[in-house]
Amino acid sequence: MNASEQRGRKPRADVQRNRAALVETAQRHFLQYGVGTSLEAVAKEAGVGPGTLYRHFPTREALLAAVLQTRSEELVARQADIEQLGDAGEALEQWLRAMEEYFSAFSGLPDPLMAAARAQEPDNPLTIPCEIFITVTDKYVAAAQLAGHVRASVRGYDLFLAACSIAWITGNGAEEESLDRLRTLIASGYRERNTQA
Amino acid sequence: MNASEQRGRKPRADVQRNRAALVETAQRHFLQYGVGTSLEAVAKEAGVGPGTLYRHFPTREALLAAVLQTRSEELVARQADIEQLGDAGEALEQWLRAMEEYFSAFSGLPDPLMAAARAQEPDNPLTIPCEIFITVTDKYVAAAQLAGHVRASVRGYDLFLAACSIAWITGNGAEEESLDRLRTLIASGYRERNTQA
DNA sequence: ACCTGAACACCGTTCAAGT
DNA sequence: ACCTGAACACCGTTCAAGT
Repeated sequence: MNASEQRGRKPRADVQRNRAALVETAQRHFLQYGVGTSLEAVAKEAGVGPGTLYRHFPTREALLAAVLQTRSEELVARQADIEQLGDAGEALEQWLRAMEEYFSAFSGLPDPLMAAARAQEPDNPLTIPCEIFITVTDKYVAAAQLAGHVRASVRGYDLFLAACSIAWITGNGAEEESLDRLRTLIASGYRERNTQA
Repeated sequence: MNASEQRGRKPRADVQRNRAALVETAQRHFLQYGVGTSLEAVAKEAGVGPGTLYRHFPTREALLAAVLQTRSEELVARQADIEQLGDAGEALEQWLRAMEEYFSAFSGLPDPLMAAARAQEPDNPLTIPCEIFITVTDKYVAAAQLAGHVRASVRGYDLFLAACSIAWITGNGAEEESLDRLRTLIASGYRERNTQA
C-alpha cells in the first residue's frame, strides 16, 4: 500500500516493478539464508537503493508478510483438499501439517510469528495472518471434537503453538525421524482416548 | 582454558579478574537483552577491550557456556531433590520443569542449544552440556517407564526437544496459562494410559 | 603472556538531493 | 511521487603495538 494506491489510482509502473522485484528477491534470500538475511543485500540484488526498500516495507516484518502472502495460495489450496476429507480427525492432522510446512518455509520464521501472535500490536503486519491461523485451527479442532476424535480440553491455540514449535525445531535442523516422534507424542496428547475402538 | 592453565600453572591475577568480570557482565546482559546482546557492550562494561573478550571466549557460544556453567549448581541441587522422590513419574516431570526453567534463563538460549544438540561438532562448547541433558533425561524416562508411568515408545531426546520448545515459547513471551496448557498436552502424550487406576 | 584499542567490514536506517 | 545513494550509527572481529 503506497500513496497512489491509497487514492485509488494505478501505481506507477516502476513502483510496481520495484515492489515485485523486492518481494521476489526477498523470498529467495529468506529461503537461502533465513529471515535474518541482510536487507541491504536484498535491495542491491533487486536493483534498488536501500531507501526504496524501506519506503515499500518499513520493517522486516512488512517485507516478510508480503513474501508470505505470495505463498498463501498454496495453503488455500491445501484447505480446499482438506475440506473434502470425511474424517474430521484426519482433517485436523492434515491442517496441522500444512501449518508446520508453511511455518518451516524460512529458517527463523517461527520467531516473528510467535511474537505477532502474542502481542496484539495492530501495526505488526503478521498479526492478522496469525489470528487467521488460530481461528482456522479452532475450527478444525471443534469439528474433530464433535466427531469424538479430540479431547474437549484442547484449544486451537495450543495446537498452533505446537505447530510453531515443530517448525522451530525443523528450522534448527532436526532429523525427520525426531520430528515424527514428537508429532506422534503431541498427537497422543490431543487425541481422545478411544473408549474401545 | 588459557595457556597458563594448559600448563598447569596458576593464571595471572588480572586474567582471572578479567574472565570473572566478563562472565558476570555477560550473565547480566544475557538476562536483560537475550543471548544476542552486543558483545562489544559486554566487554566495555566489564572494563576490557574487545580483543580480551575474544581471547577468553573465541565465540559467543563459548561465553554462553561459561555463563551457563555458573548456573548449573542450582540444577545439580534440583537433581538431588528429585532423587529423593519416591515416584518415578513425578521425578520425570520435575526434571522436565527444571530443564525448561534452565533453558528459559535467557531469551534466545534454546536456539544455540538446539544447534549444539543437533550437530555433533566437538568444537561447540554447548555440545557436551546438551549430551548430558539428554542422557539424564533418558535416565528419568527409563525409570518412569519401569514404573509403568510412561509409554514405552518415548525417548529422552523427545522430551528434551519438548523442553526446548517450551523454553522457546517462554522466551517469546507466551502467557503462563498457554504454557501450562501445552505442558498438559505433552504430558498426556508421553504418559501411559492407565489401565484403570 | 596478556591486554589495548585502532582498524576494517558489514549492516540497518535516515534523509537531502535528484528525476 | 518516487528513487538514489551518501551518511551515520552500531557491531563483530582481527591484529599490530604495547606492557
